[in-house]
Amino acid sequence: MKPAQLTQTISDTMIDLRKSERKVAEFVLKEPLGVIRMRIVDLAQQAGVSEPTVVRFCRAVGCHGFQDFKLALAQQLASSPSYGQIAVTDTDSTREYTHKVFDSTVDTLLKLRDSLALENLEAAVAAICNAQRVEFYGFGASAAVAFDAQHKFFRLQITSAAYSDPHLQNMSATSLQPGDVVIAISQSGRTQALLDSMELVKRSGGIVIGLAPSGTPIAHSANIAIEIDAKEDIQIYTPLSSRIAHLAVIDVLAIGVAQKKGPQLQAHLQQLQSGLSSLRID
Amino acid sequence: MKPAQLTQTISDTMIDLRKSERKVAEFVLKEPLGVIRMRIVDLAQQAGVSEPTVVRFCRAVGCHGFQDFKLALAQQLASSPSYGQIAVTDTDSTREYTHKVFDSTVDTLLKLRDSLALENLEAAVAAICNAQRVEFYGFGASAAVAFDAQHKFFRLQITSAAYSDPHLQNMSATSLQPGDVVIAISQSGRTQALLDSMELVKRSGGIVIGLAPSGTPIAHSANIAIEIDAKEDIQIYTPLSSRIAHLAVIDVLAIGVAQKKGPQLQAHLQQLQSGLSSLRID
DNA sequence: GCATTTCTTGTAAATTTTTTACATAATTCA
DNA sequence: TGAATTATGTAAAAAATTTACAAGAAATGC
Repeated sequence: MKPAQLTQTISDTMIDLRKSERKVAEFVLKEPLGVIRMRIVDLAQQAGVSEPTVVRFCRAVGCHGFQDFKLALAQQLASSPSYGQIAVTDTDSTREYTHKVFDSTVDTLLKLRDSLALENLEAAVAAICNAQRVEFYGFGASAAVAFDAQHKFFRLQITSAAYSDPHLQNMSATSLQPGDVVIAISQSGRTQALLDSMELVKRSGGIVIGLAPSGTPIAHSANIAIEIDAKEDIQIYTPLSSRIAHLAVIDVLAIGVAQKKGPQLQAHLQQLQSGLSSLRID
Repeated sequence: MKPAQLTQTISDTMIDLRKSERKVAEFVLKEPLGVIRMRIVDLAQQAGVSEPTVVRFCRAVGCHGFQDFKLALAQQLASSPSYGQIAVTDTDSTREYTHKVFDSTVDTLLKLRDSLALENLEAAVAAICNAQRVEFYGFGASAAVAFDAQHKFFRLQITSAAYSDPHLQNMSATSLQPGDVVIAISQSGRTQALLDSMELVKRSGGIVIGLAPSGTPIAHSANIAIEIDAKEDIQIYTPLSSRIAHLAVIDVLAIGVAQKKGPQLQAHLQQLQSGLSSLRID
C-alpha cells in the first residue's frame, strides 16, 4: 500500500506530473527535511504554486492527502538520517562537528541494528553460556573494545579475559578446552595475527565468534560470524563509529547472556554494587 | 531538541502526567502504530478523554502540538520496526532486546548531543592542543574508555598515555609539567582514587578535564568539566550507554583536536595507514 | 470536617489548516 | 484559428486542531 521509499516514488512519478505539480516534486526532493515541518500553505508558496496543486501532487504520488504525504515522508527520512550530509570539514564550528559526530554514530548504530543476523547472535549467546572460559582478542582500537567486553562479562559472573598481545593470545588459545569461546574483534577483518590466534583456538576445540566486517577473512574463519559493516570514516581518523558499533554488539551479547542466566545474576550484581560503593564517596 | 525515542520519553514522563493524560500515554504506548493514522478526535475517544487533554499530553512529552507529536511518533516507528505488529516467533525476543540496546544507546547519544556544553568542549580542545603530554585516567569500565582514547589521540600525534592503576596514575601525575592535560573519566563521578589522582595533577600544574555526570565531585573538581548525564540503565548491568556516551565525547574531542592541528596531520595519518597495512592480509 | 484554594478536565468557541467546487487560463488538436 | 480539453488558481466549505473558559475534583489550611 504505502510506498517504502517515497522519494523514489516521487522521482518515478515525475514524468507523469503536470508542470506545476512537478515544481512541488522538485522542491520536495531538494529539501525533504524542511518539508516535513511545513504546512500546506508554506509548501505551496515556496514551490510557487497554489495549495490545491500541492494536494493534487500528494494524491499523484499515492498518498491520501497532504498529512498522509508528510507522514510518509517523515517515516522515510527517519530511517535514513544520512539524508543530511554527514562529513566533518575544516570549517565546521564546534557545534557542527559535535552534531556530526553524534549523528554519524547514531546513523551507524541504526543501520547496524537492522542488519544484524539474529540467528548468529543467538548462536553466540548460547555458545557463551555453555563455555567455561570466554576470552576476547583484539588489536589496536579493538583492544579497547576487548577490554571493555571483558569487564562487562566479568560482571556477569563469566570467567573472562582480554588479550591484545599476540603471544598471550597464542598461549591462552592453546590452553582452551573444547566448548570454550573466544570472541575475535577486528574493525578491519584482516588482521593476520588475529587470524593466527583464531586458528589455534579452533585447534584446541574452542569456538570462535568473530566480530568483523562481512566478507572479510576473519568473518569467514569464525565459527560464528557477527558481521558488522559500519561505514568507516576514511577521513581524518579511522575506526570511529565502527568501534562504537562493536561495543553495542557486545552489549547485545551481554544482555542475551544475562537474560539466559536469569535471576541468579541479580543477587550477584547487587552484591557487586555494594562492594563498589565503598570505593566511592558520597 | 526533538526526542529521538518518543516512546522512551513518554515512559519517562509518565509519572509527571495527570491521570487523564496518562490514559492517553498508555493508549499510545499500547498501540503506537494505530495512533499515527488517527485524528485527534479518534485518539481522544479511544483513550476515553477529551481532545484538549490529548493536546496537553502532546505538549507534556515535549511536542509542539498534536501534528508534531504524530510526526515524531511516526519517525520513531519508521526506525524501529520492532514496534510493528510482528507475530511472535523464536527469534522475536532476540530481536526485541537487540532493538532495545540499540534504541536506548541512540537515545542516550541524542540527548547527550543536545546537552553538551560547547564552550567547555572548546576549552578542552584548546587545552589538549597546548599540552606536551595528554593522559587518560579511569577505572573499571572507564579504563577501557581511557585506553580507547589513548589509542585515538596517539594516532593524532599527541603524546598520550592511559592508566587504570592508581599507583601509576599518581606517579605519572607528579611528573607532569604545567599545561599538561589529564582527562579523568568516570561514569559514577564519585571514584575516590580518581579524585586523589586529580588532586596530584593539579598540584603539578596540570589541567584536569573531567568526563563525569553533572553535579558529581569529579565534575566539580575538574578544571574543565564535560558533564555527561547518560541515563543509567539500573537494570541487569551498569554503565552501558554511558560508556558509549563517553566514547562519543572522546571522539568529539579528537575531531576538535584534529581540526585544530590541521592538515599537517593528514600526511602523518597516511603514513600510519600504510604501516598498518603490512599487518593485514589482502 | 468544612471552606478555600489549587489543580484537572471537559465544553464550546475560535482559529488554523486542509480540501472541495468551480471558474478562468492555458494548451492541444482539428 | 477555434473548440475541446486539460491545467491551475481563487474562494468557499469542511475538517481538524487549538484556545479560552468554566465546572468539577482534589488538596490544603483552619
